[in-house]
Amino acid sequence: MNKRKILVTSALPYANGSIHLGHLVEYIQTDIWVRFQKMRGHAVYYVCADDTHGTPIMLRAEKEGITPEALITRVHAEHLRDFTGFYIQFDNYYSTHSPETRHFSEDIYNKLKAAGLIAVRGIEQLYDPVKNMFLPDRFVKGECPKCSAKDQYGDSCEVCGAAYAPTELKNPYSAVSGAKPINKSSEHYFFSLSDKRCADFLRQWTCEGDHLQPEAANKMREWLGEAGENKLSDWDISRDAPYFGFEIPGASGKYFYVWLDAPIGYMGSFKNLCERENINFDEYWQLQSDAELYHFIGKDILYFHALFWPAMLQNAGYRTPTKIFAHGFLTVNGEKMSKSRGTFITAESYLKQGLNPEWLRYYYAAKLNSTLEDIDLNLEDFVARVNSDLIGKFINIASRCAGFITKRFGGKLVAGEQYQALQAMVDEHFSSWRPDAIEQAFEDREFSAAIRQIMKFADEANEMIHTLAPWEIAKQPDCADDLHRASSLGIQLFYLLSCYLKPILPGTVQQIEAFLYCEPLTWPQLGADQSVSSLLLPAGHAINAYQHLMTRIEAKQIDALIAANRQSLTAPEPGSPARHAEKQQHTGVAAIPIAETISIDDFSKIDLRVARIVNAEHVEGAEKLLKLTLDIGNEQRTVFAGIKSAYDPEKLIGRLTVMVANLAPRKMKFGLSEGMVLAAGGGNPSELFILSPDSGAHPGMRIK
RNA sequence: GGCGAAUUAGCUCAGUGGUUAGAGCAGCGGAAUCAUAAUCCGUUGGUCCGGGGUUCAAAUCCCUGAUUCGCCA
Repeated sequence: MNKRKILVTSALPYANGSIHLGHLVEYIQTDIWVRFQKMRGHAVYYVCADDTHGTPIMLRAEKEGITPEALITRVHAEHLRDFTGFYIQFDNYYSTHSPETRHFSEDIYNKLKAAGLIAVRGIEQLYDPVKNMFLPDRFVKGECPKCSAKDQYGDSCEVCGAAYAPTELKNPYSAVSGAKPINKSSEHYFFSLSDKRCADFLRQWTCEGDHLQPEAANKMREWLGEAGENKLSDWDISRDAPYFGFEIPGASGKYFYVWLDAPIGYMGSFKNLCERENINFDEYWQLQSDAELYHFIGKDILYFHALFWPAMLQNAGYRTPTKIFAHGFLTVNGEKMSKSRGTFITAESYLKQGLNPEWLRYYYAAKLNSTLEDIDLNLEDFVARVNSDLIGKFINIASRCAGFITKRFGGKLVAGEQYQALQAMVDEHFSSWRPDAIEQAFEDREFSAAIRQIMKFADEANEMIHTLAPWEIAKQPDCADDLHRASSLGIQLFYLLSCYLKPILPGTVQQIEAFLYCEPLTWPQLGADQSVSSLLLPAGHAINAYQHLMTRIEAKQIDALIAANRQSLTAPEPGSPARHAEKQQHTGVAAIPIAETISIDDFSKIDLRVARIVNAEHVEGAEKLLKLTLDIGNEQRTVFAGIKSAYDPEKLIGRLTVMVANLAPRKMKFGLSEGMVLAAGGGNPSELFILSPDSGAHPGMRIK
C-alpha cells in the first residue's frame, strides 16, 4: 500500500476557559479521522496547542493576580487532562507561547516584509487613560448610536442589531477600568492582503484542488469578490503594548496580534515534535512537500484559515494546506448551549459525573458528516441511541456468544474443518462485510454513514445468531460442533465489527483486544480477489473469558450532569464559551455597573402590573419582536416585546408576567406599543427571561 | 435590507427526476430466554414546512411565502 505522510491539526483552544462539549465535536472528529488513518498504516502526526496570547489572557491573569505565563501553564494542563479523558490522542499538544512559534512568527513576518507585503500606517483607536492601554472593540461599552440601548459592546448592538465602530458609541466607558476612553492614534502593521498577489492567489487557491468544502468555497468567493473587485482589506497584525504575545522584530512596543501567531502555532507544535522524534520538518512544510496537511476547524474561523493563513504561507515560501475541513456548531436539544439551562457542559464535568467519554464519541460520530451543518446533541436521543446501538447491538454479540466458548470449548474458537465451514458461512451470508464502503466513509469524514453501515452489520450478526440459536443447540447432546461453530461465528463477527469501530471507541476496543487475546486491531485490508472470511481471527484462536465491556447510560446520569452544569451559573468562573482569540474578546468583560441611586419616589413613578398574556404572535417582517396582548384586569394592552429570540409565542399564551403599565405609548413600525414587559438578559439574545409573579397573583395587581 | 443553507414518521436521520418515500430508535402485538449488558419476528405511524409552477413523472427542478441558522451591509 502507498504509505501517505499526513499532518493533521485541530484548531487551538484559547487558554482562557474550559473545554466544553462544543469544542469536543472538533477534537473527536479529528481524533477519529487520525486514528483511522493510523490504523491503515499511514504516517500520521496530529498536533495541536493552546492559543495563549492576547488581551483577554493578560487581563484574566491580572485579575487572578498571577502572571500570564502561570495562567497558561495551568490552563494547558487542564486542557490536556480533558482531552486525554476523551481519548483525544495528540502526537504533540504544545503552546503558542514557545520559542518555536516565536521563531516561525518572526520568520514569516520577515519574509512578508521582504516581499513588500507589510504596510505601516497610523490608526485611531479608543484608549483607556487609566489602564494606559488600547481597548479592543469588545472591551469598550456604551450606548448604541442607533437605538441608544445601554451597555452595548463596541462592535454591535444586541438590542437593535446595528453594527458600528467603537468610536461611534455614545457615553463610552472602558470595560476594564470603567474610565471614559479617549481617542489616540498609533502606528499599526498590516499584512497587505489587498495586494494583487494575495487576491489573485486566493481567488485561485480557494477554487481549485478541493482545498475547501463546496459551501466554504462559495463563502470565500463571496468574501473575495469577482476578479478586479478587490473586496479584501489589509489585515491589522499588530497590537500595542501592554500585550501578552511576541514583540514584532524591529518594532519596539508592537506585538503580533494573537491571530497571527495562532495558526503558526501548528508549525511550532510540529517543529517541537520533530525535534523530539527526529522527524524532518521541511519534508512537511517546504514548498514542494509531498506530505498532506489538513486543518480541522469550526466554520467560525474559516476566514482566518482559508484566506489569511494560505496567503501568509504562500508569500513566505511555505506550502499551503492540502484541505481545510470545517464543521458546524454544536447545539444541545436543538438550542444553543446555555448556562441557565445547564446545557453548557464542560468536558471536566462530563468526566467527573462518571459518564463514559466513548458514549459521546459514538454519538458525535453518528451525527457527523463532511459538511458545515450544525450537529445537535439531543440528550434523550443520546441515551436511547448509545444504549441501543452500542450495548444492545454491538457489545451484546460478544456477551451472548462468549459464554459457550469459555464453558464448553476451553476458550478456543473452531479449527480445522469446522473453521472452513465457518468461513464458508461468512462468505455466503456476510460477503457484504467488506471494509471498502466504511473505509471510504471514514476517509471522507462521513462518519454518520460509516456508523449506519456498521450498525446494519451488527443487526445482521444478531439475526444470524438468532437463526442459529446456539442456546437450542446446547441442549442437544451430540451437536457440540454445531454449537462451537455458531458461537465462534458470533465472536468472529464481533471481531470484525470491533475493527470497524476502533477509531471511534479506542478504549473499549483496547479491552476487546484483551478479551479476544489478539494484537492491536488494524484496519482490515482486503484485496479485490479476497473474500471476507480471510479477515477472520485464525483457526483455533483462544480468547479470554468475557468481562463487562460497557454499561448503559441511565437517564438520571444525564439529569445529574445538567444539574451540575446549571449550578455552575452562580460560580464566579467566567468560563468563555468560544475558543480562539477573536471570539474570546467577546466575553469575560467586567460586569455591568449598578446604575445611579434613585429615591423611592423615583421608583414609585413606575406602575408595574401583573399581566396575563392572552395572546402572543409573530409580527410579520420583524426580526426580534413578538406582538403580545396583555390582560391587566380591566383592560387589554398591545405590547411589542423584543423577546422573539428566546420565546415561542405559543408557549407564552396564558402565562402571567410583569409589565410597565404607565410607560408612554410608542408608535412602532408595526403598530402602537402600550407598555413593556420586563425581562432579564445578558448579551446573548437567546438568554432572555421574562418575569413571572409567584402563583396566586391576579392580572392587574400592582407591584411595589 | 442582500446573499446562502436548512425544514422528510413521536425522536435522530437517509433519500440529487423514475415502482406505492425509507432506516434506526420509540410505540403496539407476538416469540425467544445465550446474553448481570437483549435479541428476533410482525406492525402502527408521513400534507416530504405552506402555496404556485415546469414535467409523462417532483421530497428532488423553478417561483413565492413561513420558520430556523449563518454571512454581509
